[in-house]
Parts: sequence; C-alpha cells; structure tokens
Amino acid sequence: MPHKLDESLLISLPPFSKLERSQIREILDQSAARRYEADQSVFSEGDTADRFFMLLDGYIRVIRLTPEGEQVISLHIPSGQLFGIAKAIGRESYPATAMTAAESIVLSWPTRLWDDFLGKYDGFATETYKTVGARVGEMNNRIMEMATLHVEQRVANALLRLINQTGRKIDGGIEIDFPITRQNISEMTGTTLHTVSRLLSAWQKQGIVESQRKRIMVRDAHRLVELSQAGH
Amino acid sequence: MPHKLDESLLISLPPFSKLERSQIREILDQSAARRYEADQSVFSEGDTADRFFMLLDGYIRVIRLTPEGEQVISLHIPSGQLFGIAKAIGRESYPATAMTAAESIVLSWPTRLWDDFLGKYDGFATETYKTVGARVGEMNNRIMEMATLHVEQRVANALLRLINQTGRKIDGGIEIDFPITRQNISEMTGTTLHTVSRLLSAWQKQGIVESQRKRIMVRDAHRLVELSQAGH
DNA sequence: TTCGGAGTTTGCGGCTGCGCAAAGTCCGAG
DNA sequence: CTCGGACTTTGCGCAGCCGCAAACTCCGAA
Repeated sequence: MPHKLDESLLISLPPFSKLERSQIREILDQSAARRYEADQSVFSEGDTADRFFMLLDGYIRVIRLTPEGEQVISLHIPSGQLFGIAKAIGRESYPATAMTAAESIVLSWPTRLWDDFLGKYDGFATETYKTVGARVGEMNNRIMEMATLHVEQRVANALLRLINQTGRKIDGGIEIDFPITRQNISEMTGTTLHTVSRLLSAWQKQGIVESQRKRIMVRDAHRLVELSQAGH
Repeated sequence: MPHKLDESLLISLPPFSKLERSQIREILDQSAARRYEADQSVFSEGDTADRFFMLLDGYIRVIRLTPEGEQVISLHIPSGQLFGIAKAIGRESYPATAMTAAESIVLSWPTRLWDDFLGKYDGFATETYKTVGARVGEMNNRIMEMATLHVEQRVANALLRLINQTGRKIDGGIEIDFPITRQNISEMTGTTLHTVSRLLSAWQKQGIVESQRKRIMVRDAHRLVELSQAGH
C-alpha cells in the first residue's frame, strides 16, 4: 500500500547527509515510498532492473536460491542505504532477491531518472558507487571467511557483523533488533540450523550470548571476537 | 621495464570494440604499457588506488591474504578486461592484490584521467561499470558455491570456470593455458592442496582430467559438469 | 651431472560438522 | 483453552576432509 512519505524520515540519512535538502526533495517528487511487513519480497532475482531502492526504515535481507531450493543470505542491509542498484553497474536484471527482515519502509524510483540525476547531482552518483564499493568489500571478506574459517568462527563473525550493523544496546549486552532464526544464521554462514543451535547453546552456557526464539543478544562481545579469530 | 605499446594489441579487445579507434589512442597517449613476468605483483592490497589497469595479454590472479598469511584467490582475470578499478566504485585503496598468473602485458593510467573520460566517452564509463557488475555476479556465485557445495563440487566448478574463461582447445580436451598448481586450486576453493591432489588423481584414473605439474587438461568436461552438480 | 627446491602423491588417524531423528517449547489462531 | 505449526534443542553415528608425515618426481641452476 503506497503512501505519502513522511518527510521527517529523510533528515540526515547517513550516506546522503551532504546532499542539499532541496535536491532530495526533487528526487522524492518522482518516487514512491512503501511499507512492507516482515518477510516480504521487494524484488526477485531475475526481475528486470528498472528501479532503484533506498531503505528508509527496517532491514533488508539479500538472498539467493540454489537450484535445489536452498537459501543463501548474501547480505543484510540496514536502514539509510541504497539497494537494488543493479542497473548502475550495467546489469539488466537483479542478481538476487531482496526480502524484508522486519517491517520496513522502502523508497524507490525508476532507473530512467538515473540519467537526469547523473548530470545534476554529482554527490548522488558518487554515493551510489561508494555503496557498490562497500558491498564489494563485504563480499570479498565473506569469501575469505568461508574459504579459511571453521564453522564456529564463521558463526561468531556473523553475529558480530549483525550486532555491529544492526545492534541495539540493552542492559548487559547488545541485541540484534530484528527477528532472526537459527535457520537464518545457518543461511548466512553456510552451515545447518542444528550446528548453529548447538553453538548458541554452548555459548549461552558460557554466558557469551543469550537467546530466545527469534531473538539473540550478545552479552560478551569480546569473547565472541576471540572465538571469531582463527585461533585454530 | 616500461616500453611503448604495440598498437596491434588493441584491435578488437572484447569490452572495447565499440569505442572508436581514435578514442582509444587518446587514452593511450596518457598511459603506459608494461610487461610482467609470471607471479609478479601489479598492485597490492591497501595501496592507494591511483591507477586503472587493463590487461592486454596474460592472466591476472586477484588474491587476498588472511591475517595468518593464508592466500585466497578471489578471481582470475583473462586478457582484454579492466581491473584495479577500485577508484571507480569509491574506494581509496585497492581491496586486494593483483598478481600475474602468467607473462602479461598491462596497460595502466592515472585515475585522475577518469574524470576527463567520463564526460567525453560515455561508452567508457558504461563498460567500466559493466565490468563491476560482472565481477559482483561472479563473487555472488562464489559465495553461494562455498556455502552450499562440497569440496569435490567446488573443485569441479573451479576447473570448469578456468577452462571456460581461459581454456585452450587441444586434441582430445581443453587445457588451462597458464601454469596452475594444486595449491592454487586449493586457494580458489577453500580446501587443501592435498585434497585437490587426491581429487585430481581420482579423476585422472576415470579419464576425466589429465595433469602434469602446473598443467591441467580436461578430457571429459561433461563428466566434470555432472560432478559439479549438487548430486546427493 | 649433480644437487636442491618446488611441486605432487599417498597413507593414516582423527575430528569437525552433517544427517537423521525425536522430543521439547513457544506462540498465535480459533 | 486447546490445538497445530514454527522454532529449537539434543543425541547418536558416520564420513568427508584436514593435519601430519614421508616419499617421489620433475626441473633448473651451478
């Protein structure tokens, strides 16, 4: 259900803080904001890349499906960031599916506006490509992790990444502030939900994490960092 | 040892075939071509990203080092392609090291020329970003592979990718046309050289591949495709 | 020709992490 | 309140793959 954008959402979005307010408004006049429930698809792998997206609130999971139907989670995107910018890097279709990981508000606009922006707002193109650069870096790290680290270290790393990017401080720890299952974590780390469950249980006994269903909080991030290191 | 570029090398490079000859020359006038032996570094991870590169002949391996000194091979780049274009996606330094995998000829030019090109030659920017798009796609596939496939399947996939991108037809098969060790393959697939050796030995007995030191040829690509699939 | 280093092969033992299975817990719908 | 589905936990056994180790082969340098 598309609705008019609450302008207050736009104040000081991290990557766009340097753009003049009026420039943002001009983009907005030609775009649409939409609210999504959790676990809904924003666009799907293979769809024609005809829009750009910006996440105003919530969280996005970028997922891919293997031929056998297994899910792999490529990336978590926190609010304030661009996504679905495949067209900017010469792709005709989206290479992955974007699902909401929580209730989210998404701004989107047709890619044909891209050309207009390019000329007018230098900062816009720059920020877009910086986003690409950051994602490429993340993917590179992911590959290195998967190639060299053991499951326990990968899961520890995944948790650390989650609390760094999307963590919310609570008393006595940091909590991942959207619903996340063991299954989800296994899809981020290339293991099984059983193994993740075993690890979390063990960590809970040691007081490193604490978790209920779909909620995880990290009590001792420092210990988790140690576990994430390749201490053989 | 920098030397003058042999112009004949530039005829119909795949990604640039649409650029006018004269435009290419204009770029070349401000750039340098250089010859590298095999296993030399073109730039290193962390270096300031102040040049763009194009591989005119040979092969480039993009590698990263873990804190423990283990190598991971991110990518193989065949001739005709751009690389080291970090600056185009907003990175200040190269996120990985580029090594030659064979004797190679590399053209490079300062990134400051980028801005000039942007305005003048639309095709240039487009091709650059398409390269980025293609690489992102490859990395994504890599992540999916590592997350879901077993070692045998990953090694099979790696070989298939190598013969697709850099294969040379010979009688009775396809050969990878640059020197590659078991160690190298293990660094591409996140396993050990021992396991790779065992797999290649087994495949050799079945007539699927044939290999000497630093040389691998695939006799039965079709069987290899079957092995690369998630059967089981 | 000899030597040494780099690359490869193979064996063996062990452990990590998966597959399978079953039971337990939470939570929302009716 | 009750039911059923989604999520989680835990046990057990196995095997894929690694670690370690030793021997072998190739090739270039002296």
